[in-house]
Amino acid sequence: MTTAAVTTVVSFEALALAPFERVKVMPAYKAVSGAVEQRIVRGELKPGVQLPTEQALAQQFGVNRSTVREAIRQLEQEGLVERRASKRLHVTMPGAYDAAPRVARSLLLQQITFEELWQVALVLEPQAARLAAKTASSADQVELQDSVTRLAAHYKAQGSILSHAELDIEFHALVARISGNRVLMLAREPINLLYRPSLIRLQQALPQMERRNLDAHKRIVRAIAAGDANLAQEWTRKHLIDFQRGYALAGIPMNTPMQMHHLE
Amino acid sequence: MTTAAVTTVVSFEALALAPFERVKVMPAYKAVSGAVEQRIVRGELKPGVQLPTEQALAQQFGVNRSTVREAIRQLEQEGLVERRASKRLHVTMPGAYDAAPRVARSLLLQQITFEELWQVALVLEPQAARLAAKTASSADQVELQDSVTRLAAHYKAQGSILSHAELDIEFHALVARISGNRVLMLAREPINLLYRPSLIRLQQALPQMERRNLDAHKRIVRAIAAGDANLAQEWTRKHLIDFQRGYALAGIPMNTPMQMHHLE
DNA sequence: CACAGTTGGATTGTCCGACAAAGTCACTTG
DNA sequence: CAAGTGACTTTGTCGGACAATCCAACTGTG
Repeated sequence: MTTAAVTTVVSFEALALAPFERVKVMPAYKAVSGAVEQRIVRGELKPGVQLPTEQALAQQFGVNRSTVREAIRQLEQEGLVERRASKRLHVTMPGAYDAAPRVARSLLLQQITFEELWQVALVLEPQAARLAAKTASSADQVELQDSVTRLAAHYKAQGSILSHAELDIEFHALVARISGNRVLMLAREPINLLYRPSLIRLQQALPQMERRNLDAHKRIVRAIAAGDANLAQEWTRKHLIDFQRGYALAGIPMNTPMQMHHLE
Repeated sequence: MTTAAVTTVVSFEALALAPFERVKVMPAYKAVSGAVEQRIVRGELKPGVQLPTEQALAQQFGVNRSTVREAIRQLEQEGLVERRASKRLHVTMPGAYDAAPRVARSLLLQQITFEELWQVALVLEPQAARLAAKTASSADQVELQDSVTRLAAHYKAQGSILSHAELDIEFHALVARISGNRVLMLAREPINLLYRPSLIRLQQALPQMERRNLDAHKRIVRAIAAGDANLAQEWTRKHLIDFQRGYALAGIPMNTPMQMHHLE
């Protein structure tokens, strides 16, 4: 007996090769949230359907309700489930945009500069315009025309509630939506969120920019209406480069970290 | 007394104008997570520092430990805090990339097509190359050269472990990193995650593509090394268009929804 | 019979107390 | 001084409890 035991021990130590990796033990709450997540992601739980009650989930998973609640908090935060009016849990398709604020915050925490933001917008927005020119329906064209009209109205009567910057941003978001490319929409959303404060600041420093912006928007809309992808792309690009020039004119440096108060 | 009360009631009903909106009462767990989030976002809690224990937090906020735990789950999911080895909570700067998987999943749930993905990559990757050409240090150039060398080695000896696709993706990620533009890196990350399966599939269908890819990478590296931004951009663009052509050649449709198993 | 009001059960948000497992830290011992 | 030990702390999980709210069925009334 003893001999056998010793033998085992010795051979084990002699091996010394298989350095067992730390067995990964997941906390129960993570196991639960993971399990539900799986079911949602692979489509077994379709958006809109109600989840069982906390009690029921606790029973099914064989854990305590507190544990289930912690799991639910995670899923909630991920946008996979939400509490509707009824308080009951419903499965939801994580809205395309609800990751954007977190991405934007992450970017701010990393002290990104406006220049970095602009360099990405410089290629995304023209591509959006290009695609929009190919796919815009007549209803889309009306919407675009409306947007430009609102901007023109604002230009004439300075008293509007929405700032010029808001309308500008709205316009570009509209173009992106019309492009129909959801990857593009999602990619530009955090930029959308962060652009505004800089735009407002610039507009205040350079009021004369409004006229140029209005012109650019008009041309872009015309190009899209004509289905001229190249032209729409090119005008949007010029529009953005103009923006950079404005920054230089106003003497605002593009390569200093953006401030945190840009959020909220 | 009674009269006064009645008067009040009457005038209140007469008003009928101020339809008090439903008072928004936040659940305690959300209030707690929000409070901690604020402190982190505005820099009062710097990355790396330990948070108080759950007990202490519960006392400070005047809520139960269970409530604190639910709040912690949210913060954890958001990447604002994490449990280090010690099990204690530490503040972390939400890693640039840990939002990417969620974005990628959201895109898949929306049944995006590969075409949409490609249309965005078509402008982001060339821009990354352009910026990289302007900023690449000599160390960066060595890394790029290494990457190409590995790809060439794989081309000669088919037996490598990493697939051609992996190396391709790694290369583009490297270019993006060298560009130094964090917005760009973040914007392309979800695309990065989703690209791989398609790339592998295409590579299996068209083995002859490896040679063309290798050539393209070589040219891109050369352009970056020469600091020729336009050239680097243009070759990257061609590289991507070539990819599209490959898709057509292989007879794989670009505009059908991507499959869910692309994740994990 | 239709319909508004009531009532009782179900469900969530929160609290309290408890305990095992695992980590921490100071103290002891060779 | 290093290794080992043991008490203390902290987390993960459990069980139970209760007020507030929601839901659904029931009931009385016209």
